[in-house]
Amino acid sequence: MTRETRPRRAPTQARSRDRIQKILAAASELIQQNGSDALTIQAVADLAEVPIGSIYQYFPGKPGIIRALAENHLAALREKLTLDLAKFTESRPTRRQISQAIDTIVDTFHDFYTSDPTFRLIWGGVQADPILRELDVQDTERNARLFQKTLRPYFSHLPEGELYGLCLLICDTTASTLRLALDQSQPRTRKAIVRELKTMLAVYLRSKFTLR
Amino acid sequence: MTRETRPRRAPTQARSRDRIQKILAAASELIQQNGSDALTIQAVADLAEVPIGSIYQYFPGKPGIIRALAENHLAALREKLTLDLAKFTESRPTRRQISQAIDTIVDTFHDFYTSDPTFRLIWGGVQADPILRELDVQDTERNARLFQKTLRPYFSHLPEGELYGLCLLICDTTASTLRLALDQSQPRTRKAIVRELKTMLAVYLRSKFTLR
DNA sequence: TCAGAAAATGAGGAATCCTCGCTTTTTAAA
DNA sequence: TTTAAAAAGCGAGGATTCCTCATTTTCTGA
Repeated sequence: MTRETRPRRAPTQARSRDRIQKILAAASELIQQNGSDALTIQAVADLAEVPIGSIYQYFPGKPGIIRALAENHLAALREKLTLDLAKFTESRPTRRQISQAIDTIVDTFHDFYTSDPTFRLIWGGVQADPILRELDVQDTERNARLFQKTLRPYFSHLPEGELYGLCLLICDTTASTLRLALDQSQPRTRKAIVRELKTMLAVYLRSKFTLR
Repeated sequence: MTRETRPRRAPTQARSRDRIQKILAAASELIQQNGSDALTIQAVADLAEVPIGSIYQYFPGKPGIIRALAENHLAALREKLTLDLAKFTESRPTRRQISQAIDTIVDTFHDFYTSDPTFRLIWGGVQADPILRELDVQDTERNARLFQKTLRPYFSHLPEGELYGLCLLICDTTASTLRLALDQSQPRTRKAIVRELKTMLAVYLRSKFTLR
């Protein structure tokens, strides 16, 4: 049974913000070593050189720490995505650019999964925790809306709803397929999957495209 | 830290096989009520009317029970899939049948996710547990090979490797997108996503298709 | 400078895990 | 049918991990 959790304190002083960072860093480190299942509060406390109590001061237990890490990841990813997609709104829509937009999305996700190993390890665990799952869904939706904005000029003939659904599908598929790809031990296979993913999304998007 | 787990006994007598079923049924029930996180061995024992010791006799702890449930699900799903795909190998390949094959795959997955609520709840949690994740990947690969066999006559011009990658992509995307769809509260949205998924996969597959 | 707010601390109660040594039941060989 | 060995059943309790809370220390603003 899930236990009660009292509300946590919001940090206002600098020292406590430092602490929160130390705790998150330690947790990230430990997750990289042994996976998020094996994470114990005690271990985090030891590595971060912070007493147990301090952790509970700011995090409602283990799931809370993992959620915080996940939120940070998602925020960073979206920031990168926003940046990378920005250039497309500036130039004139061409058929060729659709493929490039797809490449951008896929590559941005890919780099992100690759750059921080914790990302994938936690991320995996998404679904075990309903709150994390919720977070994931919300994030996918937000990414979809971001992408929708980018694609809008290319698909002026599509109703808003359909374009959104399309973007949702693309974002979800990208995330999932990249996880599959990164689980491959053969770099060869990994690359093949990523390439195939790009092909599929591009073909799909192009099929919806009408240059007017 | 993950604890030691002594090897479990393999059941040979009928009564113990019954017990295993009772345990799994109880676990499934409890997971439906509270999610797999909240599952406690004690609760399973109480509901199944079986002492704790008996559970540990056959399962290496909670993850073991969940794995067993997952394996059963996957096996049942594959059996259904095999059956549903069988009809395609009999008839002559046409362009139209490609869409039908896609529909079959997507619908089979969809029915499965819908029919047993535990499926989704556990399934979700896949990635938290490395072993479960491994199982998932293996299963996706097996499904892909199954689908590959079905599609073989349609794509005789494609090298084996490429066809396989393509099937892998389709199976993974289907599973992931359906999870996304089932998280939607609006049935309307849910259906739209499923429809869009079918469209995407069909367009993609058709683009690889050459009728000879 | 000082009072009150914020933060730090870790012992220990509670929950859950899982083992292990012993009992009971089943099997199959004699 | 008998009987010894194998299989299965059992649950008290040691080990682990969780998380709180009463107390002490540090910080902040008047």
